[in-house]
Amino acid sequence: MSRPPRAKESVLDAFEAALIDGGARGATMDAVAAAAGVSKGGLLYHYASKDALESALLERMRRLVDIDVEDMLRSPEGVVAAFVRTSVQTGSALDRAIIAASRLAQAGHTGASAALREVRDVWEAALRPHTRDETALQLVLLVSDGLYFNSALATGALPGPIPHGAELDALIALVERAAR
Amino acid sequence: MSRPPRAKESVLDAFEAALIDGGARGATMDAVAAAAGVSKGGLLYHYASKDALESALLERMRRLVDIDVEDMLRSPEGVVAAFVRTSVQTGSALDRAIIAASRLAQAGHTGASAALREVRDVWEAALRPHTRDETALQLVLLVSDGLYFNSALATGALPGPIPHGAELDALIALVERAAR
DNA sequence: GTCTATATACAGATAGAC
DNA sequence: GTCTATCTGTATATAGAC
Repeated sequence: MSRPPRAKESVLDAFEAALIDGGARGATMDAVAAAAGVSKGGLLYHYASKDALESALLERMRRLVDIDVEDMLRSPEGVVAAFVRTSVQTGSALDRAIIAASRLAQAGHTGASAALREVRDVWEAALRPHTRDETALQLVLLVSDGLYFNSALATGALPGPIPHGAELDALIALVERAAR
Repeated sequence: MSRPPRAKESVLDAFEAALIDGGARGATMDAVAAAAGVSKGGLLYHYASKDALESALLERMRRLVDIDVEDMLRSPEGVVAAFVRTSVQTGSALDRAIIAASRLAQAGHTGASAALREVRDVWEAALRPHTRDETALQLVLLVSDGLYFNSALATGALPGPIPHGAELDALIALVERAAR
């Protein structure tokens, strides 16, 4: 398991991508197989069921969030600023996993809801020492949730109202002022 | 259209409820018909297709948001405080419509994404005169988005980390201090 | 206006060839 | 390890009786 087959990883990538830009409805086994360049039978060799595919995605997300938190804690910009900033970088592997998991959660997948809640708890624990009090902590988390919500709702064409560049810097400064 | 048939409204209510507590996957025509106490044929008399049912839900949401904004502007607590507070009252008709629409949006329904974006634009315009600058405006909107995100992810059993009572009051106070 | 019965399509999953 | 072919269940939608 230390180095999974390339094909298996690319199937998971295709599933994630299908969720992100087509929603749970479009992430069918057929679509995933086609995007990954394998047949439906080939896909089912690597992942015996759709549930197995979903579990693999959630496990990937859990693994990535630990790395993310380590990076966050070492950021020269400060933990809160790094946290808000990464909440808007929707291109990272973690962000993609989170958005895909959100799609599953809202399609009714309770395991995805629970996994997302766990991710939030990990962040909450990491941020707590760097915020003034619980209210400030919740403010920071909610801003991040809001950024993810807008990323999650932006299906394909529609660009969400997500701040960038100077706007993002101003937002981070405001959140930091309020939170510590 | 000024007073739609009771059965038609209850079908729409059932669809909304099915989306909220089962996700888009569980909101099938069969499930909605059963919950509304009509047969599938009866449902299809009122709404000729699933798409018609979805459109009706989005139209209901658009209608309710206008009423919500009027109430918000008249609130003695202040517009910002009223806005954040109503973002957490997930029992209201508007909140239920928004959460149901979020489920559709993340299932891949682009019309729902667009409608939710419109709702956010309406709020943004209403709040702009009551915030210090654009950054503060975005902060308020993102906190609200975050609250909705957590409500939207809380499927059935799992209670989301949504502040209540004194916690909510403290959060509102903090947001107001930061925003104006 | 509401029902039953049915048509059509497609999802997830299995079997077995190569 | 990957393919084709096929089975089974279920979702949307239609037809037509009452």
